Amino acid sequence: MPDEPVALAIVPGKGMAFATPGGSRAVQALDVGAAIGELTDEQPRFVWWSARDTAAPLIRGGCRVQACWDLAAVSRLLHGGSRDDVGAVWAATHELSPPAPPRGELDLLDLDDESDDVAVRSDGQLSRIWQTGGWSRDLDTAMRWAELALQVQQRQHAALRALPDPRATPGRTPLPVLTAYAESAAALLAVELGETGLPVDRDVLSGILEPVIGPPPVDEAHAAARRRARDDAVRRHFPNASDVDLRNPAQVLQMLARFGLNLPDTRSWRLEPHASTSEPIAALLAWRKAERLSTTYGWSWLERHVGADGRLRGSWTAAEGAGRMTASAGLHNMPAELRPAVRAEPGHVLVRADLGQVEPRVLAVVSGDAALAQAARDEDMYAPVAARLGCDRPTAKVAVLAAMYGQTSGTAGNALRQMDRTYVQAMSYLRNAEESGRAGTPLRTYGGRLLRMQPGWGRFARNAVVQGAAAELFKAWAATVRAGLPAGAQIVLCLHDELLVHARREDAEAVAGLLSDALAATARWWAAGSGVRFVADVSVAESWAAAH
DNA sequence: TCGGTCACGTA
DNA sequence: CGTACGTGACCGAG
Repeated sequence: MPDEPVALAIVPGKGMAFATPGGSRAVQALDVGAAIGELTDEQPRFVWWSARDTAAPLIRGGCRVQACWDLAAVSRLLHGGSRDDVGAVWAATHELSPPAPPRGELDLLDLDDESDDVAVRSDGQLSRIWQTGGWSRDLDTAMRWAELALQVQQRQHAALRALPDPRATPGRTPLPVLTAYAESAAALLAVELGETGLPVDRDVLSGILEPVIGPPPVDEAHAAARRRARDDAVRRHFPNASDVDLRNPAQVLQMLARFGLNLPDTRSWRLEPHASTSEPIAALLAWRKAERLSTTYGWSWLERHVGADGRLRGSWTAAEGAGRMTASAGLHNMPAELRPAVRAEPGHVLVRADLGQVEPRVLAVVSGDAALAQAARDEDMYAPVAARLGCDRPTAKVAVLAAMYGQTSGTAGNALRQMDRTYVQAMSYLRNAEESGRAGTPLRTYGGRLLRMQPGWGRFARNAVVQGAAAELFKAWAATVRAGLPAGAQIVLCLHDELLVHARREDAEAVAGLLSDALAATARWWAAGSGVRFVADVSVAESWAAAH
């Protein structure tokens, strides 16, 4: 693995600057992507302030980055919170209070203390002129910028090494450093995913949408008329309902009451039980479904987010909340009924892999619970858990999930008490997390992510230590997959425990093998010494739906 | 124009 | 059983 860090700063149209522990240099180049490719056969680990700023020109230049260190991503890992602008990253590594968030325009007051040539102010904070692009004046200032990045990287590296390595069998490289590698790769992947997009077949998508929401409206009046017609089809089922606004829950509640149905709210799971016996309720539920499709995933959504090249693009973040990746443009909550429209391009296939029972397996690793780890050697870990608890498999599953998510109602009560006796270490790990959350004390995930807490966040904390660690494993897996993909293959979707790869048809088997092998390789270091097995279901198909 | 609430899709 | 997230429509305050 290329571990030698080389900080990189790119000045578009002029060239780029490199800083290494051994010294700095600058290279004049018009096309930075091509120039990077020519620099060296063996790529270093590139250090940059953030992939979002630095990697985009490389990606567009066709350069395939192998390894990186993303100062913004690692700063959030180390220090928590959401600030990852350059000024905040600098302040966090130097134990300074966070500067005012960057605004669009520089305020004259900010510049009191600054000149173009001074990167670090007398108060130790990073120059706001430099933060907002002043560093790119010429290749000399860019070189200084790369040197500052390298300094921050070295401080981050030291801070990560000072964190505990929680593995049963610690390795040569501490787990928090490995997490930093994976989080950096995920930040790069997030930029790449935003550029690449998810392949969608417009005709298939239209074929799914049209029977439910009608053809694309020609103008606003047309759209309004169709909306009214859809609404009337529901309202005529109910007494005195011709003026009811179906989009207003309060009015729907009243409408249902006049109809003789008194409910605390109008959520569909509450209406569902009445659908089989009541035509009006069934109509209302069908309306809801069509309305959701029409407003959130309808023609305007397609227009806004699907490009002329048939790619659905959103913006991706590498770590939100407990540390999961997020995506906009509906990429993470696309209804299952639309998935047949996610299709490989001609000559290509989609290779899908999803992790099985990942959260309970992760709990076994992070808590160091030997008994739960023993269960996690099984392909289906709920079966051995059920055997130990003396209950059936569905009860065991509910008990394990209730433990991880903080149950409130007593349905799993009996099995939970049994869990307390059987999986002492796992249960106390979760209880300790919940205690921290309730007290508002920050926590760290297994991989080292700082989770800041507000007093009262008990259930959030209980879940975050598992969900966050699972996200770390997932990103390490995704990074390994990304690094091993053949030319022409791309990760096109990350969905918490699922990876979707678009690949040439002739590479399908190789990519499927890669997805499995990468998981085994990742688990070997991530879960070292635990004995926990991680399993992935891998399939190859033309469409996302068919790969299930 | 803004934040809060309801509702609902995914994991 | 519960947590997380993003989206869109509505409400009421400003």
